[in-house]
Amino acid sequence: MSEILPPSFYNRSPLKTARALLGMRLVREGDSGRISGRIIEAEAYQGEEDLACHARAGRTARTVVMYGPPGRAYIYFTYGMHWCLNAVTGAEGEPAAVLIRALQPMEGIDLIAARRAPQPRALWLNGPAKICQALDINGHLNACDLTTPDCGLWIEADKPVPELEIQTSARIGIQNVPEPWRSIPWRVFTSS
DNA sequence: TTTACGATCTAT
DNA sequence: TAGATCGTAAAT
Repeated sequence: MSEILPPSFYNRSPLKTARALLGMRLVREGDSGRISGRIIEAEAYQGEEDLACHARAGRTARTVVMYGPPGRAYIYFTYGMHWCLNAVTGAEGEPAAVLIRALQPMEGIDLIAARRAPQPRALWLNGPAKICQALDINGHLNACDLTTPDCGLWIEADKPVPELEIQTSARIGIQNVPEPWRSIPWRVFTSS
């Protein structure tokens, strides 16, 4: 049994948190059973100045969770059909979060396969909305605490990805965002 | 009240 | 390369 990452893990910049989250294990436990996967891709979103961040609109009903304490889930609905999961980072009052973009399947393979059918294994968890579909994550988990097992969603310590194995790029899906935000290398991922 | 569009995914 | 599909935020 691994340890659940504590609030202090998230109480730093989203970029540092995103790097540290690579290799950690996202766990979902519910009526259907336990599903988990190793985080292999994430993106940092930081502050009202970051024009790719939802907090660019300021504190609203949607973004209020990002202004809250670190270690909570910020889950938003987009494109009329998809949910995406973030971990809130930084001190309370500072809007920042890490988008969980891809996992390597670890536990609950049968359940993942059923929910992601008929896609091949390589396409099961390689996108933020795919993760939420496979792990049954949606709006009712918004603002839940990822540092306790209470709501059935948390992140456990596992083997960190060495710095040398971390790759970076611009964030995905923000084509209409002005520079420098469009190109800033706040996406981190690993191929190992 | 209306409009435009989005931190996406899938099939074509 | 386009269609699905609707909440959010800004414009009217």
